[in-house]
Amino acid sequence: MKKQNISDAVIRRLPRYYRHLNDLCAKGVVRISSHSLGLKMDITASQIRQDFSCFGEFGQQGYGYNVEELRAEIGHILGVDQDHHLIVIGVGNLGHALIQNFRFAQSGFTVDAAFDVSPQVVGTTLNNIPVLPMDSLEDYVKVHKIDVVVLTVPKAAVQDIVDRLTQLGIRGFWNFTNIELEAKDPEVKIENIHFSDSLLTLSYRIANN
Amino acid sequence: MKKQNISDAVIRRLPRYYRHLNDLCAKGVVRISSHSLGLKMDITASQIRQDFSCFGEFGQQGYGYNVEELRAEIGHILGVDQDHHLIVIGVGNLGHALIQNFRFAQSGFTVDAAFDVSPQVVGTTLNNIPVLPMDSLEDYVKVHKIDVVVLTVPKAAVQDIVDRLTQLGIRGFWNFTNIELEAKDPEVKIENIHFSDSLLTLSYRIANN
DNA sequence: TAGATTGTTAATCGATTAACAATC
DNA sequence: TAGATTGTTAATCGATTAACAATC
Repeated sequence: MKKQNISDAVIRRLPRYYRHLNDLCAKGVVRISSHSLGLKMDITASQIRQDFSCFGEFGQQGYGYNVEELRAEIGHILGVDQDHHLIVIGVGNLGHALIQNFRFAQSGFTVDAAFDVSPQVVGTTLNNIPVLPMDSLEDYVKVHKIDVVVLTVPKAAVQDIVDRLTQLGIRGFWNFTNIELEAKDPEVKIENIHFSDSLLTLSYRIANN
Repeated sequence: MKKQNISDAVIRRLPRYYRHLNDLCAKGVVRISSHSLGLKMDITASQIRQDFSCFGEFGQQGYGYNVEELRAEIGHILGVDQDHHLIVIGVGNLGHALIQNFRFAQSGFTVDAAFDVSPQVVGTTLNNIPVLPMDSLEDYVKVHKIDVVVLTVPKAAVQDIVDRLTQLGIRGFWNFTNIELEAKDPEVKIENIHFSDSLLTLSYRIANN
């Protein structure tokens, strides 16, 4: 293993490997070669071996990879075994949908709480998650160890929230608003779900052949 | 203009350009150089000029780009002026959230209808969009010109829906389920929103410095 | 053992950046 | 005119693919 710099492209492929390996596990497949995994995922065997070799030696010559083992390794690299904790800010339709439907636990996350300004939802629970008032956000973050904050608030509110929480030591944001957040500190990681960028990409593709 | 092959990387940047140009328009900025746009977007001026030059000559030496004009050009390339029509399949929490909150019109899309199996929602309207029974989906698609189908159904149902709609001529799918859809026909474009891939990428980044 | 398949090095390909003549 | 900035060609950089010795 040569611990090189891991490129963004490689990182983006890891969750996809993990997803396919989960599939294979569920199907009871015991071993797989880079060649057949490549066929399934529509990438070259070379790339698969290169990608894995960034992190270690997970295979065996003449055999391939043990699916269960490889799945565990990649899960470990992604941190799914780390019991990360997160909170959701903004319990509108989207925040609601995430809390109700998204399988956070599958990615190793526990949802500790949700926050909102509306008196109508504050005090209720969603999927056993308490909805707390926005006022109490900073105090809450001071006493609980929170790894990631999910941003499902109106976009006007979001940069200010990020600035304040960054100062309190939050290092991960999952942003669903349609703006480009700024994180001064390079330690702070922001991952965006830009619905409109995605739809516009599709729009381009159907418009141009 | 040299009409070369447009790489995936370029296409992915277009919506981001469009977003920033909308910002600039809203702020009343009249002209911008590749250099200052680059500063704002944190990419090189070279890349910006290269990207735009794939599609035409939108600037003027010594001046830069007219913001309003460039915005219109890129909007046109993305197809936002094409009045695309879409339907939403699956009106659970997420489908509901999209119909209620997402500004489809901003990307040039009109939502014509939603479909669901549940008698509880069929017959209602959401944001003036009628919710129709799944049974009527194929008949509906045969008589209405639909460009994109939004997939917010449980993942067990989704590949079958895609296969059937592909046969009826649908060429664009916006997939929110956590599976890798297969489109035999290369004309069929599938754009995925993989929440869990995104969250796992964030997980990796906070776990590894 | 022979066949299969790895991990890794080298070759290729493509994308990003730099440079600069053209020109507003 | 002089300064600024484009569009484009050339140079660089990085990512993907191919090849192959090592070995299970």
